[in-house]
Amino acid sequence: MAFPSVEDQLAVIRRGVETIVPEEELAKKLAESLASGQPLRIKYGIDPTAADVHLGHTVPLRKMRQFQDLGHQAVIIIGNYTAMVGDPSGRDEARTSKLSAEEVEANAQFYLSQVGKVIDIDKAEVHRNGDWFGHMSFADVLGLCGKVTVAQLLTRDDFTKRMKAETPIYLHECLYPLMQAWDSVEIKADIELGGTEQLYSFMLARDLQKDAGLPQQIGVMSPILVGTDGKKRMGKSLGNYIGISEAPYEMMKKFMQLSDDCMRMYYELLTDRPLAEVDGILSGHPKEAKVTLAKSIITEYHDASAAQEAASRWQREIGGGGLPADIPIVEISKSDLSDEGTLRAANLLKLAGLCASTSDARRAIQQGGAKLGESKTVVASHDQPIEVTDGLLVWVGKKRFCRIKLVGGE
RNA sequence: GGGGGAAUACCCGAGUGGCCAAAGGGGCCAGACUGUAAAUCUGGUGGCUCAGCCUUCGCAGGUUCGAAUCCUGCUUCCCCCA
Repeated sequence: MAFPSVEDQLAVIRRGVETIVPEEELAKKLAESLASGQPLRIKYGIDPTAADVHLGHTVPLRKMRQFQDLGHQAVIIIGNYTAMVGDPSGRDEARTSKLSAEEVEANAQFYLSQVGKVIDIDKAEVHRNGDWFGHMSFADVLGLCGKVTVAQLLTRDDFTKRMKAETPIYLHECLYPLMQAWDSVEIKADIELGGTEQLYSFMLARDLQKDAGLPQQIGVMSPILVGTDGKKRMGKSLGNYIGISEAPYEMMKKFMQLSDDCMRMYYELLTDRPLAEVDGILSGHPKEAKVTLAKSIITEYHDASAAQEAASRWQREIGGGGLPADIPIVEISKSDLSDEGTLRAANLLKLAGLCASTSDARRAIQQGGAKLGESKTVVASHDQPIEVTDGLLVWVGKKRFCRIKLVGGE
């Protein structure tokens, strides 16, 4: 197939990319590929340690998609062997949980199905690094270990920090970057995609490739996507992520909580909108800009009508102060009520499951967070008797609410 | 193998005999403010029949009128030397 010109390709590749190392070699590689008609091999490795793919993962995946659209070959590495080690990048401590081979494979399958929402999986090569690591002898491993010095390994920031903090570093963790780098040798990567924290492994891959007499890969590194808290990197463990398999409305709610400052980054990294257009959107009302952002990303993982529906629902229920559409029904037995059909306010909140304990409920009430009915009448006192009727609406704060259903006889 | 140190609430972490349901920070929850965003400010953050009572500071015992704090044993973890 015909490739676009090197300049056009570079323009696409550079968007939303923080660092390309070595930058000057990229144009050269692209030119060679253009001349020979040989697509470049683009590597992206994922560890199937957890099942959910979130927007943070899609940043390099989208870049992968762009490479595919430019006519290059996507190569996905499923790190079923590296998963057993755990990536020490950006971690303060070793991963303790060990996954079984079955869990890893199940995760891998689910991963691939989600990855397929971003890249054209039918045109991608998929490898499991167990295919080669599983057949290595101890001598092979020793040979690999002989390529790197301990001092080099320890220059990694993650390890340095842990040394200082006097937290343990296990030997097998040191092998992680080595394994990742060896993957590049095995699949003859021309370009590797990942976050900026991958620099060390990417460079190590170049060393190993050179050693093996192969052309050296180029690292194309994306910035770290911040999570919905607007501060820390998006990650499952931090609970600040938006998963690409989440329901449209759930995504919508999370997007709308995003700090305004993050919008430009999200637009740049997670959408294909031209940056000039993005500037235009951002100069308008921030709320509108956020709705547009949310809709455009939700459309990608669901569809336009689902996105529109999520947006209008958000406006109706949250933006407009209307009643939520899916109020959970909580059953309360009539036998829990007093003879007058009442319940002390604190007990009602606890029985309805809105508060963890009556103490918790007391606090909520004391702070004016407990409300009743569609008019949201504030509950004044924790021992105030509440007449519990069928269909009574109970709120704690803005996010916890339910409708009571009375069940049972006397 | 030898020596040293640590274990406190969701997390980090102060607390060395009573004033400790336990400082401070983070997180989380609620209120105010807003665009029911973020930021900020205020309050809260073991349980209960709540001016009181009960249970909690790795686990099990012990000393004491009284223990997170002292003693004994156990478990787990870290560091250093070899």
